[in-house]
Amino acid sequence: MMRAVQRTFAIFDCFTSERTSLTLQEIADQIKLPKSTTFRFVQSLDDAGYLVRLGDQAYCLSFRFTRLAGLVKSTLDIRQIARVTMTELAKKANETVTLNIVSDGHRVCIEVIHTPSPLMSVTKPGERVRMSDGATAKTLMAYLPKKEMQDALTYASRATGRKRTELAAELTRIREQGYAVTHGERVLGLTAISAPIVDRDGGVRHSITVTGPTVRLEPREREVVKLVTRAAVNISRRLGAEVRDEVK
Amino acid sequence: MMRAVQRTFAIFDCFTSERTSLTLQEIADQIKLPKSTTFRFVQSLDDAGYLVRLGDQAYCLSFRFTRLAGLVKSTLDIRQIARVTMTELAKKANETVTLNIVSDGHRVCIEVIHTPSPLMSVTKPGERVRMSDGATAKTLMAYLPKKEMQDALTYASRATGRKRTELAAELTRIREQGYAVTHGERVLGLTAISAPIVDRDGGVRHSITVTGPTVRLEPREREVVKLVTRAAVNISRRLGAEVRDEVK
DNA sequence: GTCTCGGTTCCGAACAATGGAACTAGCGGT
DNA sequence: ACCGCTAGTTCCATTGTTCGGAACCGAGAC
Repeated sequence: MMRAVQRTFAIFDCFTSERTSLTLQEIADQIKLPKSTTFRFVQSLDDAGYLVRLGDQAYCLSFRFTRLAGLVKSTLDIRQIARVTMTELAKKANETVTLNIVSDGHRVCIEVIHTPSPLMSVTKPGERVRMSDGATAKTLMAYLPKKEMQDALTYASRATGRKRTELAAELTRIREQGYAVTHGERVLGLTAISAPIVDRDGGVRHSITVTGPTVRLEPREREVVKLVTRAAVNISRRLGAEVRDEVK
Repeated sequence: MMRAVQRTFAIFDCFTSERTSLTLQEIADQIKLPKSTTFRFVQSLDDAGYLVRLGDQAYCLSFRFTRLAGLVKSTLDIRQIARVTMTELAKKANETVTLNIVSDGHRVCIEVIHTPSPLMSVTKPGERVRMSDGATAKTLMAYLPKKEMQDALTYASRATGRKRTELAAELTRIREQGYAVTHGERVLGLTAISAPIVDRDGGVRHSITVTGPTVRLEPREREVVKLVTRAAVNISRRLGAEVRDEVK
């Protein structure tokens, strides 16, 4: 990624719902660049009319963004947005990738990218699976609203015969680490690595999952987790979610 | 203005209400850069999640813009947006700068920047002036909706005793050239140079004007016209108007 | 008066960005 | 099956854009 472009966007990202106007100094501190460098960028953004100077004391985003927002294809749905990222992920992971949603108390797959192989996980879009086990289901469950999560826990506990508290703890752990991994939990010999996709409103309604034979995936677990979480962040960003980078 | 930033925004500007998705080639053609260079930019914008790839065939703007649009201070009004640009213009032109609006059949000034001088044009915000003569009034008139323009013409014709057709021709000329200049039309010895500010919806409801003694402004007319029109474009952009650059 | 805190300008060095050319992949015509 | 076309992607040596430390302003507070 080009440095100048990256920096430009880093500046955009300084603005949040809490801080809709910032001084040069604040921006410089936030993006951790010298004032002179930041100044040149901010000046350029200002010249281009993407920023507005208020008095002499602050910059804020201009209505140019409102205009651009109006040009976003309103027909864009998550499947279109996710498809290319999923394809790339499938290639890198060399395994099947699915995009999932919770619908009517079930986990349903709305998109699949298969990576041909003599031994691979096979699914087809539309497939409904019970919400009790598997990394995908658990990821979706982990971010459910309070009440619905209780229902899901009750159901999962009954279906699997495991303690509610134990399941709940597992979900907490998933939220903390930002992904879920299961080995042979739903299908013998199958490993699934799943990460949540954040929506514009901050809610989670989708998850992206890599599924493949445990024999192949277990040794690469750490690597594939990185790929999946990164893909999830990519898609989330495109959906308009506010996702902070951990490291620069 | 930094080149990379400028190019980034040139890419954003390729998207219009008619063309909400574009191929790499189309973008390259539009911004007149080699494909390889364009590719690197588009790739960066894509990585950053500001663009979405549809299939393999097109890019479009992502919902990140929707999010950023939500962070635009909704309280931003044109006076705040225009103030800094006006101050700069006042400095460069070394004359009084006003921001004007049409209200209730009159031209009213909603903001002034004075540049102190022993001889200068003096106005105060809120001042209401009849809509018959002067560059500011004519600029505002020139972009009035059909019906209102007819009323304004009738009024101006009566007030000045000039032919309607003649006045109408003058307004047409103003629209063609994008600015208006008058020498001593409303006030003896006063020259005014005015340009329209375009709103997000493409309508014109404001004009920005430089006013000063004819003796000082007449010799600099060409130069000041440039300054005023440029300032008008700047403000229009910040308001979210779609303004095309004539030359790169 | 000076100190501080914002923004702005300067300038030589460094390396990010450049773009022409070559390569790949997919498609349609013959 | 082959060829040509189009659109996207990678490569690499060269260069000029960008970098950032330091110095400078200008306004307000003390």
